[in-house]
Amino acid sequence: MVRRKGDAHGDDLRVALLDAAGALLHAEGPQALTTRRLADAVGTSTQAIYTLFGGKEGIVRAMYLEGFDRLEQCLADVPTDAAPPDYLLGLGRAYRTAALRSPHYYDVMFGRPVPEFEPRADDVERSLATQRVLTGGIVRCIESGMLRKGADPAEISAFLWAVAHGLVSLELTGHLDLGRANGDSPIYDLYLMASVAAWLAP
Amino acid sequence: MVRRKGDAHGDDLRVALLDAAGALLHAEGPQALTTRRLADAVGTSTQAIYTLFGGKEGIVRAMYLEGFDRLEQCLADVPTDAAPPDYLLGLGRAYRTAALRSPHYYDVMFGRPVPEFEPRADDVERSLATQRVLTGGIVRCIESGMLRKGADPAEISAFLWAVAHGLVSLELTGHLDLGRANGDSPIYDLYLMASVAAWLAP
DNA sequence: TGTGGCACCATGACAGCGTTATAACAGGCG
DNA sequence: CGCCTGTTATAACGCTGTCATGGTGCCACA
Repeated sequence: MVRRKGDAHGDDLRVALLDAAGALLHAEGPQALTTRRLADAVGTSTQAIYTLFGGKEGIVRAMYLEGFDRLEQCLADVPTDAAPPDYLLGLGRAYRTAALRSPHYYDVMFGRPVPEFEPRADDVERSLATQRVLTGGIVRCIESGMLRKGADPAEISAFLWAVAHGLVSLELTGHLDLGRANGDSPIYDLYLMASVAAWLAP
Repeated sequence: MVRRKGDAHGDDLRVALLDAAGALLHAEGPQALTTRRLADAVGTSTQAIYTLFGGKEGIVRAMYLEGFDRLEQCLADVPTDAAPPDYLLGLGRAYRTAALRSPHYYDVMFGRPVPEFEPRADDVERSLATQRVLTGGIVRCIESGMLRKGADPAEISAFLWAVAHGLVSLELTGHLDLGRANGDSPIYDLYLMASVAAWLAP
């Protein structure tokens, strides 16, 4: 096809490809995310994927980074004026909600659904920024007296993240049933609170 | 090639293919696990994969099931004559050790490294049998008085599994550093014990 | 001991994949 | 207007999983 004046170029095409990739991943799973289908979806050729992203790997990397952007936004949207225990619960619920809402993005972030893409050190670095939101919440809980003074916020934060990740990950792969898949789950809440029991102020 | 008298058939070939698949996965990762390379590795043709396993998916399914066999064996090998806290710690450590020792098997069980294979309900059922070993350990801890009488063993067991899985999963994907990757990790042990704090007997 | 039938595997082909060399095109600049 | 640069369409390459075909060894049965 001949390139016409009104065709999408540069950033427009880049965004269109990313959107189409997300839609394809969400609608039909990783199997459907092929360079040809992606190019057809936005009316271009596979070559555009190479000039704009350097290959299929580049598109998935962009989705990986965007996934953390979205997750971080979800965590940041939790109202900070709640009492510390509720705020902590809110963060944990937001994590699960974000994962269940777009499981394929979660898969790209923590699974390896597209073998071509493997996160590099600088990609993983992006995830640490997201964790800092959680660490901030822990700091608040310590300052408010809910958690023990002298506890290490990073240590608790890493653990809480692993707990939420473990629960959600097993739930998504069908290895664990937390009940009420699309809403709040009492047992999930219970687990979240149990995971900080060891650091509760006496 | 003409089939000769000494060639591997049936079960022999089946085992050889499974071994080669494990070796290939371990040595070069999921990318290297192709039907042609697998067939070449054991000196047969790709057709054998279809008569014996029904396709590439079938081989990965067999590895999924064997992965749980191995994990269950590792958990069962933990000496049961230790004091309950140490026994629980032993189970958690065994889980991590098994995962770090053969991360690609772990990947097949809880990740989706080979898009062709997606565990079905009866595959997931196999994982529940493994969890029962852990539940048995929790029961012992309750009976011994370490954990609160009246606590639900299944509830604690599911949580403990999710904790171990979350920690190990994040560690394997590079999102979490637990230190001393190939040996015991003090922070991992701390997390394990913290995760049952809410159920400790008063 | 022969022999027919059958389960199994080697061969080769097919469609589809990611990737890339080539060439044509649009837009910016002199 | 005419060249130059960057981008894209086209077509091909080697690879993948899969399967139709056909030949082969093994087992049951006479």
